Amino acid sequence: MGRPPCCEKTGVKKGPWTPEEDIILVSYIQEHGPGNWRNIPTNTGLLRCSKSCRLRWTNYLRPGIKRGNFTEHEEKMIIHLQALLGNRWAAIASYLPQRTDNDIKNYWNTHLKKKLNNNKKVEGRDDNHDHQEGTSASSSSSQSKISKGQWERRLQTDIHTAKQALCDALSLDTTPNNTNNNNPPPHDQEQQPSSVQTSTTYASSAENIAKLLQNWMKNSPKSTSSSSSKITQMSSLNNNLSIGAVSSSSPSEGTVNVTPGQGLDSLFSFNSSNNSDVSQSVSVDEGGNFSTPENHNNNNNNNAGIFQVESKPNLPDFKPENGNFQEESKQNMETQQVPLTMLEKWLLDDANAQAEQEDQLMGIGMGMEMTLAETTDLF
DNA sequence: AATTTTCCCAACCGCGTCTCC
DNA sequence: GGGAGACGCGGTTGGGAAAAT
Repeated sequence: MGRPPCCEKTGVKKGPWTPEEDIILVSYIQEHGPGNWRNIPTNTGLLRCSKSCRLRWTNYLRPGIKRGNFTEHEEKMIIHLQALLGNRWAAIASYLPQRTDNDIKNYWNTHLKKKLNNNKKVEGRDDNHDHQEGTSASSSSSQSKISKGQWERRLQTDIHTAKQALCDALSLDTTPNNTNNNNPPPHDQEQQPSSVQTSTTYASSAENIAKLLQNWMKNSPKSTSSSSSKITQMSSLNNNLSIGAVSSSSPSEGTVNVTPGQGLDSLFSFNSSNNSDVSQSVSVDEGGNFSTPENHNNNNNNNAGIFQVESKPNLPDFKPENGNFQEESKQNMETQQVPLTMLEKWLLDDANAQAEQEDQLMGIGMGMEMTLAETTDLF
Protein backbone atom coordinates (compact mmCIF):
# COMPACT_ATOMS: atom_id res chain seq x y z
CA MET A 1 0.00 0.00 0.00
CA GLY A 2 2.17 2.79 1.21
CA ARG A 3 1.42 6.39 1.53
CA PRO A 4 -0.47 8.24 -1.15
CA PRO A 5 1.45 10.36 -3.61
CA CYS A 6 2.78 13.56 -2.15
CA CYS A 7 0.80 15.67 -4.54
CA GLU A 8 -2.53 14.13 -5.17
CA LYS A 9 -3.92 17.50 -6.00
CA THR A 10 -5.30 17.63 -9.45
CA GLY A 11 -3.75 20.24 -11.64
CA VAL A 12 -0.26 19.62 -10.41
CA LYS A 13 2.04 20.00 -13.34
CA LYS A 14 4.61 17.38 -14.16
CA GLY A 15 7.39 17.09 -16.66
CA PRO A 16 10.13 19.46 -17.66
CA TRP A 17 10.31 22.85 -16.07
CA THR A 18 9.87 25.95 -18.15
CA PRO A 19 12.13 28.98 -17.81
CA GLU A 20 9.21 30.94 -16.44
CA GLU A 21 8.79 28.44 -13.65
CA ASP A 22 12.51 28.47 -12.98
CA ILE A 23 12.54 32.21 -12.64
CA ILE A 24 9.63 32.19 -10.31
CA LEU A 25 11.20 29.53 -8.19
CA VAL A 26 14.61 31.18 -8.07
CA SER A 27 13.09 34.52 -7.27
CA TYR A 28 11.11 33.07 -4.47
CA ILE A 29 14.05 31.20 -3.02
CA GLN A 30 16.19 34.26 -3.34
CA GLU A 31 13.81 36.07 -1.13
CA HIS A 32 12.92 33.37 1.32
CA GLY A 33 15.79 31.00 1.12
CA PRO A 34 15.51 27.31 0.39
CA GLY A 35 13.29 25.31 2.62
CA ASN A 36 9.60 25.41 3.43
CA TRP A 37 9.04 23.61 0.22
CA ARG A 38 5.45 22.92 0.95
CA ASN A 39 4.70 26.63 0.92
CA ILE A 40 6.37 27.31 -2.35
CA PRO A 41 3.65 26.12 -4.71
CA THR A 42 0.96 28.10 -2.95
CA ASN A 43 3.08 31.19 -2.43
CA THR A 44 4.42 31.33 -5.93
CA GLY A 45 1.47 30.05 -7.81
CA LEU A 46 3.59 27.36 -9.35
CA LEU A 47 1.54 24.39 -10.32
CA ARG A 48 4.18 22.05 -9.01
CA CYS A 49 4.33 19.91 -5.97
CA SER A 50 6.76 20.88 -3.25
CA LYS A 51 8.90 17.91 -3.98
CA SER A 52 9.28 18.88 -7.56
CA CYS A 53 10.29 22.39 -6.53
CA ARG A 54 12.90 21.10 -4.14
CA LEU A 55 14.28 18.74 -6.72
CA ARG A 56 14.43 21.40 -9.37
CA TRP A 57 16.29 23.68 -7.03
CA THR A 58 18.76 21.18 -5.68
CA ASN A 59 19.48 19.49 -8.96
CA TYR A 60 19.44 22.35 -11.35
CA LEU A 61 18.91 25.86 -10.11
CA ARG A 62 20.99 25.90 -6.98
CA PRO A 63 24.03 28.17 -7.31
CA GLY A 64 27.41 26.63 -7.83
CA ILE A 65 26.24 23.57 -9.63
CA LYS A 66 28.76 22.35 -12.09
CA ARG A 67 27.50 20.69 -15.20
CA GLY A 68 29.17 18.95 -18.01
CA ASN A 69 31.93 16.43 -18.13
CA PHE A 70 33.32 14.91 -15.00
CA THR A 71 37.03 15.29 -14.56
CA GLU A 72 39.27 12.35 -13.84
CA HIS A 73 39.60 13.54 -10.31
CA GLU A 74 35.92 13.64 -9.80
CA GLU A 75 35.61 10.26 -11.41
CA LYS A 76 38.14 8.74 -9.10
CA MET A 77 36.62 10.36 -6.10
CA ILE A 78 33.24 8.99 -7.02
CA ILE A 79 34.61 5.53 -7.54
CA HIS A 80 36.39 5.49 -4.25
CA LEU A 81 33.60 7.09 -2.35
CA GLN A 82 31.18 4.65 -3.87
CA ALA A 83 33.43 1.85 -2.75
CA LEU A 84 33.44 3.29 0.70
CA LEU A 85 29.88 4.48 1.04
CA GLY A 86 27.98 2.38 -1.43
CA ASN A 87 25.17 3.98 -3.38
CA ARG A 88 24.81 6.78 -0.93
CA TRP A 89 24.80 9.46 -3.52
CA ALA A 90 23.94 12.30 -1.24
CA ALA A 91 26.90 11.46 0.95
CA ILE A 92 29.15 11.17 -2.04
CA ALA A 93 27.85 14.43 -3.40
CA SER A 94 28.79 16.15 -0.18
CA TYR A 95 32.42 15.59 -1.12
CA LEU A 96 31.84 17.02 -4.56
CA PRO A 97 29.98 20.17 -3.68
CA GLN A 98 29.51 21.29 -7.23
CA ARG A 99 27.84 18.08 -8.26
CA THR A 100 24.39 16.97 -7.33
CA ASP A 101 23.61 13.55 -6.04
CA ASN A 102 21.44 13.02 -9.06
CA ASP A 103 24.27 13.91 -11.37
CA ILE A 104 26.66 11.61 -9.62
CA LYS A 105 24.14 8.84 -9.60
CA ASN A 106 23.51 9.26 -13.29
CA TYR A 107 27.16 9.37 -14.04
CA TRP A 108 27.78 6.27 -12.03
CA ASN A 109 24.99 4.39 -13.71
CA THR A 110 25.83 5.45 -17.22
CA HIS A 111 29.61 5.57 -17.19
CA LEU A 112 31.42 4.33 -14.17
CA LYS A 113 29.57 1.11 -13.65
CA LYS A 114 30.34 0.03 -17.17
CA LYS A 115 33.87 1.22 -16.89
CA LEU A 116 34.48 -0.72 -13.73
CA ASN A 117 32.89 -3.83 -15.15
CA ASN A 118 35.07 -3.58 -18.20
CA ASN A 119 38.14 -3.13 -16.08
CA LYS A 120 37.29 -6.19 -14.10
CA LYS A 121 36.70 -8.21 -17.21
CA VAL A 122 40.01 -7.12 -18.60
CA GLU A 123 41.72 -8.10 -15.44
CA GLY A 124 39.93 -11.40 -15.50
CA ARG A 125 38.99 -10.96 -11.95
CA ASP A 126 35.35 -11.62 -12.09
CA ASP A 127 35.26 -13.36 -8.79
CA ASN A 128 33.07 -10.78 -7.22
CA HIS A 129 29.54 -12.03 -7.59
CA ASP A 130 27.85 -8.70 -7.25
CA HIS A 131 29.21 -6.22 -9.68
CA GLN A 132 26.85 -3.45 -9.08
CA GLU A 133 27.18 -3.31 -5.38
CA GLY A 134 30.24 -5.44 -5.17
CA THR A 135 32.55 -2.66 -4.31
CA SER A 136 30.53 -1.87 -1.29
CA ALA A 137 29.91 -5.46 -0.38
CA SER A 138 31.93 -5.31 2.76
CA SER A 139 30.11 -2.26 3.88
CA SER A 140 26.81 -3.83 3.07
CA SER A 141 27.54 -6.97 4.98
CA SER A 142 28.51 -5.06 8.03
CA GLN A 143 25.52 -2.93 7.51
CA SER A 144 23.32 -5.90 8.01
CA LYS A 145 24.84 -6.55 11.38
CA ILE A 146 25.06 -3.07 12.68
CA SER A 147 22.05 -0.90 12.66
CA LYS A 148 22.01 1.53 9.83
CA GLY A 149 22.29 4.55 12.05
CA GLN A 150 25.30 3.20 13.89
CA TRP A 151 26.94 2.16 10.71
CA GLU A 152 26.36 5.53 9.21
CA ARG A 153 27.70 7.40 12.17
CA ARG A 154 30.77 5.24 12.36
CA LEU A 155 31.41 5.68 8.72
CA GLN A 156 30.98 9.38 8.93
CA THR A 157 33.29 9.62 11.88
CA ASP A 158 35.89 7.58 10.06
CA ILE A 159 35.62 9.71 7.00
CA HIS A 160 35.82 12.93 8.87
CA THR A 161 38.76 11.73 10.87
CA ALA A 162 40.53 10.66 7.74
CA LYS A 163 39.57 13.85 6.01
CA GLN A 164 40.87 15.95 8.84
CA ALA A 165 44.10 14.06 8.99
CA LEU A 166 44.56 14.30 5.28
CA CYS A 167 43.64 17.90 5.33
CA ASP A 168 46.36 18.56 7.83
CA ALA A 169 48.81 16.44 5.97
CA LEU A 170 48.08 18.07 2.67
CA SER A 171 47.74 21.57 3.87
CA LEU A 172 51.25 22.40 2.75
CA ASP A 173 50.93 20.61 -0.48
CA THR A 174 48.49 22.56 -2.55
CA THR A 175 49.28 20.90 -5.82
CA PRO A 176 48.41 17.28 -5.48
CA ASN A 177 48.84 15.35 -8.68
CA ASN A 178 46.81 16.91 -11.42
CA THR A 179 44.90 19.28 -9.35
CA ASN A 180 45.07 22.87 -10.36
CA ASN A 181 47.96 22.61 -12.67
CA ASN A 182 48.35 23.15 -16.34
CA ASN A 183 47.97 19.55 -17.25
CA PRO A 184 44.31 18.90 -17.27
CA PRO A 185 43.27 15.30 -17.63
CA PRO A 186 43.38 14.32 -21.27
CA HIS A 187 40.03 12.71 -20.88
CA ASP A 188 37.72 15.60 -21.48
CA GLN A 189 39.44 18.79 -20.65
CA GLU A 190 41.91 19.06 -23.44
CA GLN A 191 40.98 22.55 -24.38
CA GLN A 192 40.80 23.94 -20.94
CA PRO A 193 43.29 26.70 -20.67
CA SER A 194 43.63 26.65 -16.97
CA SER A 195 42.82 24.39 -14.12
CA VAL A 196 39.83 22.22 -14.05
CA GLN A 197 38.49 24.08 -11.13
CA THR A 198 38.78 27.46 -12.65
CA SER A 199 37.21 26.39 -15.82
CA THR A 200 34.36 24.69 -14.16
CA THR A 201 33.15 27.39 -11.92
CA TYR A 202 31.14 28.68 -14.79
CA ALA A 203 28.10 26.91 -13.68
CA SER A 204 25.61 28.58 -11.56
CA SER A 205 21.93 28.83 -11.52
CA ALA A 206 22.14 32.12 -13.32
CA GLU A 207 23.79 30.48 -16.21
CA ASN A 208 21.47 27.58 -16.16
CA ILE A 209 18.61 29.95 -16.31
CA ALA A 210 20.38 32.03 -18.88
CA LYS A 211 20.72 29.01 -21.09
CA LEU A 212 17.15 28.08 -20.59
CA LEU A 213 16.05 31.54 -21.37
CA GLN A 214 18.16 31.63 -24.43
CA ASN A 215 16.50 28.54 -25.75
CA TRP A 216 13.21 29.80 -24.67
CA MET A 217 13.65 33.03 -26.55
CA LYS A 218 14.90 31.23 -29.59
CA ASN A 219 11.78 29.20 -29.59
CA SER A 220 9.53 32.12 -29.06
CA PRO A 221 11.17 35.29 -30.26
CA LYS A 222 8.05 37.30 -29.72
CA SER A 223 7.64 35.91 -26.30
CA THR A 224 8.26 39.09 -24.42
CA SER A 225 4.71 39.96 -23.77
CA SER A 226 3.10 36.60 -24.02
CA SER A 227 5.60 34.82 -21.87
CA SER A 228 5.59 37.52 -19.35
CA SER A 229 1.91 37.42 -19.16
CA LYS A 230 2.14 33.71 -18.71
CA ILE A 231 4.38 34.32 -15.76
CA THR A 232 2.00 36.81 -14.40
CA GLN A 233 -0.80 34.39 -14.84
CA MET A 234 1.13 31.58 -13.31
CA SER A 235 2.08 33.47 -10.26
CA SER A 236 -1.26 35.17 -10.06
CA LEU A 237 0.44 38.47 -9.82
CA ASN A 238 0.63 41.57 -11.82
CA ASN A 239 2.70 44.09 -10.01
CA ASN A 240 5.90 45.48 -11.36
CA LEU A 241 8.99 43.78 -10.15
CA SER A 242 12.19 42.84 -11.84
CA ILE A 243 13.43 39.34 -11.78
CA GLY A 244 15.68 38.92 -8.85
CA ALA A 245 14.50 42.04 -7.19
CA VAL A 246 11.69 40.77 -5.21
CA SER A 247 8.88 42.88 -4.05
CA SER A 248 9.93 45.05 -1.22
CA SER A 249 6.47 46.12 -0.42
CA SER A 250 5.13 42.88 0.89
CA PRO A 251 7.78 40.27 1.41
CA SER A 252 5.79 38.63 4.08
CA GLU A 253 3.18 37.66 1.61
CA GLY A 254 5.64 35.38 0.00
CA THR A 255 4.77 36.24 -3.51
CA VAL A 256 6.96 36.62 -6.53
CA ASN A 257 6.40 39.08 -9.26
CA VAL A 258 8.01 39.40 -12.60
CA THR A 259 7.73 42.59 -14.54
CA PRO A 260 5.49 41.93 -17.48
CA GLY A 261 6.09 45.28 -19.02
CA GLN A 262 9.83 45.19 -18.94
CA GLY A 263 10.06 41.92 -20.73
CA LEU A 264 12.58 39.22 -20.15
CA ASP A 265 14.72 39.87 -23.13
CA SER A 266 15.35 43.31 -21.88
CA LEU A 267 16.60 41.86 -18.68
CA PHE A 268 18.72 39.16 -20.18
CA SER A 269 20.74 39.59 -23.28
CA PHE A 270 22.71 36.75 -24.71
CA ASN A 271 25.33 35.89 -27.13
CA SER A 272 23.27 34.06 -29.61
CA SER A 273 26.18 32.01 -30.86
CA ASN A 274 26.73 28.45 -29.91
CA ASN A 275 26.04 28.14 -26.28
CA SER A 276 27.35 24.67 -25.88
CA ASP A 277 30.47 26.15 -24.53
CA VAL A 278 29.11 26.80 -21.16
CA SER A 279 32.21 28.39 -19.79
CA GLN A 280 30.98 31.79 -20.66
CA SER A 281 31.43 34.78 -18.57
CA VAL A 282 28.39 36.83 -18.02
CA SER A 283 28.55 40.44 -17.21
CA VAL A 284 25.84 42.39 -15.60
CA ASP A 285 25.35 45.99 -16.39
CA GLU A 286 24.00 48.62 -14.14
CA GLY A 287 20.52 47.81 -15.12
CA GLY A 288 21.07 44.25 -14.13
CA ASN A 289 21.19 42.96 -17.67
CA PHE A 290 23.18 39.89 -18.47
CA SER A 291 25.53 39.87 -21.36
CA THR A 292 27.96 37.27 -22.56
CA PRO A 293 31.02 38.77 -24.20
CA GLU A 294 32.34 36.67 -26.97
CA ASN A 295 35.95 36.86 -26.04
CA HIS A 296 35.58 35.79 -22.50
CA ASN A 297 37.77 32.79 -23.03
CA ASN A 298 40.65 34.97 -23.87
CA ASN A 299 40.83 36.14 -20.36
CA ASN A 300 44.05 34.93 -18.99
CA ASN A 301 43.38 35.78 -15.44
CA ASN A 302 41.99 33.38 -12.96
CA ASN A 303 38.50 34.51 -13.48
CA ALA A 304 38.20 32.96 -16.85
CA GLY A 305 34.99 31.10 -16.97
CA ILE A 306 33.63 32.69 -13.90
CA PHE A 307 30.83 35.13 -13.95
CA GLN A 308 32.23 38.55 -14.16
CA VAL A 309 30.38 41.47 -12.87
CA GLU A 310 31.54 44.61 -14.43
CA SER A 311 29.47 46.81 -12.29
CA LYS A 312 28.34 45.63 -8.99
CA PRO A 313 26.92 47.47 -6.09
CA ASN A 314 28.11 46.91 -2.59
CA LEU A 315 25.98 44.21 -1.27
CA PRO A 316 26.50 41.94 1.67
CA ASP A 317 27.14 38.28 1.32
CA PHE A 318 24.02 36.58 0.26
CA LYS A 319 23.89 32.86 0.58
CA PRO A 320 21.16 30.45 1.39
CA GLU A 321 23.51 28.45 3.55
CA ASN A 322 24.01 31.51 5.57
CA GLY A 323 21.51 31.78 8.33
CA ASN A 324 21.18 35.46 7.67
CA PHE A 325 20.14 34.88 4.17
CA GLN A 326 16.57 35.75 4.64
CA GLU A 327 17.00 38.68 6.90
CA GLU A 328 19.74 40.16 4.85
CA SER A 329 17.86 39.72 1.69
CA LYS A 330 14.84 41.41 3.10
CA GLN A 331 16.89 44.24 4.43
CA ASN A 332 18.48 44.82 1.12
CA MET A 333 15.30 44.51 -0.74
CA GLU A 334 13.79 47.13 1.38
CA THR A 335 16.52 49.61 0.75
CA GLN A 336 17.42 49.00 -2.83
CA GLN A 337 15.84 48.34 -6.13
CA VAL A 338 18.61 46.64 -7.99
CA PRO A 339 17.24 44.23 -10.55
CA LEU A 340 19.17 40.97 -10.63
CA THR A 341 22.24 42.19 -8.90
CA MET A 342 21.50 40.65 -5.57
CA LEU A 343 20.88 37.32 -7.09
CA GLU A 344 23.99 37.78 -9.12
CA LYS A 345 26.07 38.70 -6.14
CA TRP A 346 24.88 35.72 -4.30
CA LEU A 347 25.63 33.47 -7.21
CA LEU A 348 29.02 34.97 -7.77
CA ASP A 349 30.08 34.69 -4.20
CA ASP A 350 28.85 31.20 -4.07
CA ALA A 351 30.66 30.22 -7.22
CA ASN A 352 33.92 31.59 -5.96
CA ALA A 353 33.53 29.91 -2.63
CA GLN A 354 32.72 26.66 -4.33
CA ALA A 355 35.79 26.90 -6.47
CA GLU A 356 38.01 27.35 -3.47
CA GLN A 357 36.26 24.60 -1.65
CA GLU A 358 36.70 22.22 -4.48
CA ASP A 359 40.36 22.98 -4.70
CA GLN A 360 40.61 21.85 -1.16
CA LEU A 361 38.36 18.88 -1.57
CA MET A 362 40.19 17.67 -4.59
CA GLY A 363 43.28 17.61 -2.53
CA ILE A 364 41.48 15.67 0.09
CA GLY A 365 40.06 13.43 -2.54
CA MET A 366 43.44 12.53 -3.80
CA GLY A 367 44.49 11.92 -0.30
CA MET A 368 41.56 9.66 0.27
CA GLU A 369 42.43 7.92 -2.90
CA MET A 370 45.75 6.90 -1.53
CA THR A 371 44.23 5.78 1.67
CA LEU A 372 41.41 3.93 0.07
CA ALA A 373 43.65 2.26 -2.42
CA GLU A 374 44.43 -0.18 0.31
CA THR A 375 40.85 -1.21 0.66
CA THR A 376 39.90 -1.37 -2.94
CA ASP A 377 41.57 -2.86 -5.91
CA LEU A 378 39.44 -1.27 -8.52
CA PHE A 379 42.28 0.06 -10.56
C1' DA B 1 18.30 10.82 -46.20
C1' DA B 2 15.52 7.99 -43.44
C1' DT B 3 14.99 4.84 -39.90
C1' DT B 4 16.38 2.32 -35.90
C1' DT B 5 19.01 1.77 -31.85
C1' DT B 6 21.53 3.37 -28.03
C1' DC B 7 22.71 6.70 -24.70
C1' DC B 8 21.96 10.23 -21.42
C1' DC B 9 19.79 12.94 -18.00
C1' DA B 10 15.93 15.48 -15.89
C1' DA B 11 12.25 14.30 -13.38
C1' DC B 12 9.15 11.14 -10.98
C1' DC B 13 7.96 7.72 -7.43
C1' DG B 14 8.03 5.45 -3.20
C1' DC B 15 10.04 4.74 1.07
C1' DG B 16 12.81 5.95 5.24
C1' DT B 17 13.95 9.47 8.49
C1' DC B 18 13.26 13.60 10.91
C1' DT B 19 10.62 17.09 13.27
C1' DC B 20 6.92 19.01 15.44
C1' DC B 21 2.81 18.90 18.06
C1' DG C 1 5.66 8.39 23.48
C1' DG C 2 3.40 8.33 19.28
C1' DG C 3 1.20 10.03 15.25
C1' DA C 4 1.15 13.06 11.25
C1' DG C 5 3.27 15.70 8.06
C1' DA C 6 7.48 17.38 5.84
C1' DC C 7 11.78 16.44 4.01
C1' DG C 8 15.50 13.82 1.85
C1' DC C 9 17.32 9.97 -0.58
C1' DG C 10 17.90 6.32 -3.92
C1' DG C 11 15.91 3.65 -7.71
C1' DT C 12 13.67 3.98 -11.92
C1' DT C 13 11.75 5.81 -16.13
C1' DG C 14 10.43 8.61 -20.26
C1' DG C 15 11.73 11.34 -23.79
C1' DG C 16 15.01 13.74 -26.46
C1' DA C 17 19.62 13.66 -28.63
C1' DA C 18 23.23 11.32 -30.76
C1' DA C 19 25.07 7.47 -33.10
C1' DA C 20 24.64 3.60 -36.01
C1' DT C 21 22.70 1.19 -39.84
